[in-house]
Amino acid sequence: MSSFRHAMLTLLAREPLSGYDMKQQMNSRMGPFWKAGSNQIYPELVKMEEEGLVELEVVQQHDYRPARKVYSITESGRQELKRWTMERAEPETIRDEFLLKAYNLWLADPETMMLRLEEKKKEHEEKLRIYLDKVSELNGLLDPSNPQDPILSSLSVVEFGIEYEKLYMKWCSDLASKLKNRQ
Amino acid sequence: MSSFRHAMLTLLAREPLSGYDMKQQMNSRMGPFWKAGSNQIYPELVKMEEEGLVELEVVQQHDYRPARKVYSITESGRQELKRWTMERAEPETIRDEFLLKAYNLWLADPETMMLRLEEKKKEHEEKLRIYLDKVSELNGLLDPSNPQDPILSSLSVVEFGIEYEKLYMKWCSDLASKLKNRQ
DNA sequence: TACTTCATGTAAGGAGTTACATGATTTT
DNA sequence: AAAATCATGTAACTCCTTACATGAAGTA
Repeated sequence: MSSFRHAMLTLLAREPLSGYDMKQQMNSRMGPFWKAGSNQIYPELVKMEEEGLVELEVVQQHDYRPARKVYSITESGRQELKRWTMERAEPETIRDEFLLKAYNLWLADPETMMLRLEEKKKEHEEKLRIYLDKVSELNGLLDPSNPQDPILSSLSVVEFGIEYEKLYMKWCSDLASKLKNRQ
Repeated sequence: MSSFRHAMLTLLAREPLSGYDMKQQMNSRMGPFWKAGSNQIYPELVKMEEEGLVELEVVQQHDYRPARKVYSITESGRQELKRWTMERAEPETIRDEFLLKAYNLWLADPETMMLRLEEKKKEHEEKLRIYLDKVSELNGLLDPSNPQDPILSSLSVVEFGIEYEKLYMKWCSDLASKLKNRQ
């Protein structure tokens, strides 16, 4: 059920990782598509190992450091991920705090809201930049002879992100100029 | 802190409502921008009344029905909503289950995924239709002489929704045709 | 000197979902 | 005859966030 554990399987289907690595990847590679804290990751990995979805190899490091616990997906985990991937996804709710604030634009000071729109636009401009860099990076890693290269799937998702950021930026600009004309 | 109670104040800033009305509006008027269940709404309204953000008028109805509890925003509630609206909003995470599934496209059956993409596209086509209807409805309610009409803010948010649905549909089509060409 | 990185985790609490309960009336 | 509508709520549970804890090494 929970898509959090499927997000973890998603990462492990591509390469073995430690819990620490997964946290890093969720907050960078998967970009802001999925995030998680260590409190969710570590206990969930223990459960997933008990259920045979992943397996564990403990790698010793320097003495002063906790051993790295590197998890790999099992055949059963891969099957489960494939099954879940092909299942219908429920419709999502956007639930964006800034949009909720925009719904209250009429009762706020126009000058402040102009500022907020500019800040938001810059924030999404920055995300766009990151995604564009990621596309170049992924294109470099792409194996053009393999039509089932996971990189192709990564690219599709990042491309969604790029269009989304562009849309958000345009919406901010348009709304800001409407606000200006209203004054 | 919690934006759930601000979502409720957002609705009450426009008109007095019962908890039941709010649930309806969150699942229609605010469209899929914010959702909530009765378990969240009723206890939160009690707290908000204690804190003086809203006030309550009990309206008797037929005997066989529970009395309608109609809540209005207070001056203090309106101030708080205004303050919150003008505050910076934190960056959001998209967290869309279907995008996560698309990230796993490489390990799934192309035929099934083509079907899923078509279904998703239809789902967003339906949402787009609803938003377009809402725009017509809102344009009818608009008072062109009032530059601070709340309807203008509603329109901006719905317009975001429209562009978002169009983007989603286009992404589904594009990905489906890439999948086709790969086969 | 202070902050960040690596690498594991725990604790506490708030946010959100799904299901249940009441009960006459109205619609299918 | 069955289901939806109005209108309130409660219970149980999962999901998610924030903060805390360890502790040496490397970087600013």
